[in-house]
Amino acid sequence: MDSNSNNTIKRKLVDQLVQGYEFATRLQLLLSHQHSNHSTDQTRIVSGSGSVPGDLDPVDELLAKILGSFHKTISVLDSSDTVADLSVPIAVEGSRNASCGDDSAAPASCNGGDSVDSRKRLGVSKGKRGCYTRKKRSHTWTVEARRIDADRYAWRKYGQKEILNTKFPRSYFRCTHKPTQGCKATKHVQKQEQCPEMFLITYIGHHTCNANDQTRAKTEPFDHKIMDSDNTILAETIAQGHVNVEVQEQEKNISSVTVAGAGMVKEEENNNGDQNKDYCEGSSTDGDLSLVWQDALMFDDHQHHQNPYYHGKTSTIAQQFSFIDNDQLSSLFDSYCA
DNA sequence: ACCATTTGACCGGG
DNA sequence: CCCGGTCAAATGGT
Repeated sequence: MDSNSNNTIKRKLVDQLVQGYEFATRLQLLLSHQHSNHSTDQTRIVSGSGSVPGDLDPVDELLAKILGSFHKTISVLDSSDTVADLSVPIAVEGSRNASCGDDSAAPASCNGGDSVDSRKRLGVSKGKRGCYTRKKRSHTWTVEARRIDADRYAWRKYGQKEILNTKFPRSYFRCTHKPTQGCKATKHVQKQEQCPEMFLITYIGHHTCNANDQTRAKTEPFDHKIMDSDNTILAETIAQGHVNVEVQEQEKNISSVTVAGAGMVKEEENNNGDQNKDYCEGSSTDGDLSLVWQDALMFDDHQHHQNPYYHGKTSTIAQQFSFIDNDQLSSLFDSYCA
């Protein structure tokens, strides 16, 4: 194929799509803002990546569809030299095989299926620890933010590590919905040395869970701009808090720019006791079921002490925006810069 | 009692 | 072998 002309066309298409997507997103935000004036307590869906819970009103639904279309189209364009069919989900390359690490039965090989329920004492069943298949590389991108809950997803911390030559430990989070939906998204967060109030948040993979739809962002009027020079995207959101997040493309990816207005403590709520069971259906029905956020100020210097996490109640809620699914945009920019 | 976090062990890539 | 990433028992909070 003539890769040159191909690229040009692709580029133009992508250009248009990105624009369209952005407009749609803005529209959505505007509308949602209006909405929020009416119904104050409901969180709204933001980027409907296709699946729309039946709870939405027509406008939301329509917007979700529009966004979904852009999303899919972009992803198709993006993911392809070979045009795939539109049913291609959000899943993009990185997460295909290599990422089997989590959702597929990867660990099984280690466990040998002995899912020991009874907790054994340390030392007895050491063998299983750290047993996993390492992901090769899914999409990653890094965000610099003042708040670590700079996104609208619910995360659960699963580890923390001292990193060589760094003052602050790195914390590892995975999507809360991993057990229930097999969502592969993870992130790690590290306090910046030079600027301790800033966190470097690296996202790995994208969310495949849909539970967040209901609880996603509460949209607010905002204004963002994207600059795709140098593989660096700068987004500014003017929400209620001054936020300024810088997203750096790393390894070809990016773009969800998320901002945390004022919130910092998120808490996962187990509305009905077992989040592990099947809450996910609830996401569409249980009104709020909000993913409660749990990230916290754990990175404060005293994290080793007693309650680095604030468990009580979520006092403030992070606000953020995403214009497009990270993977899509990312590779999209990738093709731009290429 | 349940659940999220902590923390040390383990694994695999470089 | 080192180091980053993940697992899972233990711990602590609610």
